[in-house]
Amino acid sequence: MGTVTKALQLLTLFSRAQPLIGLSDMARLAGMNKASVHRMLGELQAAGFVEQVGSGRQYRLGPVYMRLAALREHAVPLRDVVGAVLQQLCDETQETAHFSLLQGTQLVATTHAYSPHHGTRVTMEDAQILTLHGPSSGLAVLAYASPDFARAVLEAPLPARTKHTITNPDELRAKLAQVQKNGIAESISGFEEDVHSHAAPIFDAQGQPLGAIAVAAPVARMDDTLRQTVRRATQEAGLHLTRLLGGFPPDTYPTP
Amino acid sequence: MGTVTKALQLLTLFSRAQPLIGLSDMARLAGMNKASVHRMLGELQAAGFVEQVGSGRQYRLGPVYMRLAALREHAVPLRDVVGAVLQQLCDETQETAHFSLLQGTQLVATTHAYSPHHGTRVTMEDAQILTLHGPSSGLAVLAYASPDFARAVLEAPLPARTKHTITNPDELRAKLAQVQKNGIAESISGFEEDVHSHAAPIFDAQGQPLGAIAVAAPVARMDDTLRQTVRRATQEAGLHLTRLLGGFPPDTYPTP
DNA sequence: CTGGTCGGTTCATTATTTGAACCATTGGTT
DNA sequence: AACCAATGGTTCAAATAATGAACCGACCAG
Repeated sequence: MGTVTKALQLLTLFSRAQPLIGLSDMARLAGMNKASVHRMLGELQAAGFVEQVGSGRQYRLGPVYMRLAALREHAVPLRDVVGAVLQQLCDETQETAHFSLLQGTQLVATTHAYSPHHGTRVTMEDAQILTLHGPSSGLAVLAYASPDFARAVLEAPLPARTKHTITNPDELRAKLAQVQKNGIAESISGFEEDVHSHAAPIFDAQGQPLGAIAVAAPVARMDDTLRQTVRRATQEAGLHLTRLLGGFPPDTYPTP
Repeated sequence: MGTVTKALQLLTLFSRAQPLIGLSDMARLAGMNKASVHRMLGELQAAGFVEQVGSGRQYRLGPVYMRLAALREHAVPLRDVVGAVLQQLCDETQETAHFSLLQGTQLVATTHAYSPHHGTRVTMEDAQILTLHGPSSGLAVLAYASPDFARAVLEAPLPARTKHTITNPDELRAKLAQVQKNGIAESISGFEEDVHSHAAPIFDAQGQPLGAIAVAAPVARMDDTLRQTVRRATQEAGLHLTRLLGGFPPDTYPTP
């Protein structure tokens, strides 16, 4: 392993739970010699990738990330990142994948990817509006939204888009508990007739859901094999996208 | 120079104007051997700090910065604190307020607030780079930086951004003495044509300047009344922000 | 005062980095 | 088509930087 890789590895040791790390701790965590870690931290510090806090002499992430993150965002706008993840998810499952953003108490489906593999597929309108209680994307967001927000949504009228839409608040709460347990939401014809969809929430830098990534298939095509593939791939894609956007799942989110 | 430093130096070559850089270009820009640059980019890429774009095989900044910037922000929530102070300063003066951080021998404008009061206003790019000798923010920082640092900056070439930029070191020293006397820096078209700005330094826990807070107005709108308001409000905001960030002004800093 | 931390330093040994020269491709010019 | 000058990428002996056990002084708890 090259020296540069080892030095960069040190940066990945920082986390929300551990934003400050001391020299000895870091050497232990990285499985490296203290002297090496010290020299590397010195170089990282000189470049602004890490800085030392006054008391305790511990290290934390430095100021360069503001600038580099802004440049990254300029070079690769969100849309592209989301698009790439959707494309891969779509290739993997060979069904329609889409991403939606929370806006108020609705979701807006901003991006989608179609698979050319089947003649029939679920299609999406541009900027399609999704409710929070019908489609799997909505359930995924609702399950991880703040309790206040979720209560407000459940107390408002819950229109039935199809005859399978769950409109009973208690029934919905049970469904959400199930989502929280699995980390993934499932909806069979809850929003569109004949659509069977799975969705994973996407989290922001505060651990709050900002939207969802979903795979939607025709009900007729959903069997056990496809269901397993979709569930795994969707959850993985959700975690991946969350990380790419600089967010992180809350502690309550189950690990796949 | 250590290998890690050299590798990190590569990352600073990316900019808004040059978000994609090829291998040979980068070797030239960094003044390093192509083979070395290639190996380093390989390591940076494996760690996600850099990635290769499909066609042309050029490199650009990778996806890790979103995450690291979010962690940095969590550890040091500058943005929130700064944003609130800027908003107030902006409301008070009804002109564009911005905050910039010292990084090396440059300032990076990280945050800004616009006033909706006037149809014309000074606008800022995200992560805009400011020199230390042109804009008022730079003068404010330079006036309170360590003598060694200030000398190094004044001895380096001083590019003129406008025909009003002060590039004579002696003239600059006189200007800095004036800043030290008033505790606030003023620049008329020194960095951008038609921009009249005032800035106050922000100090860290060691009493060293870490950045500046500034108000920028169109030259045409600056009259005596506005000037008085801006000077008072900017200096107050600077002291306030310094305190909020846990720093303190040095003994030489004049009390308003 | 003792023993266990901590951050930081030293220096002979060791392993990695370095760079000139080398491919294989590509794209423009004659 | 031949040529040239780029490009990204690779090779390997020589040069250089990284390594890590042992060490320091400071701090803290018992």
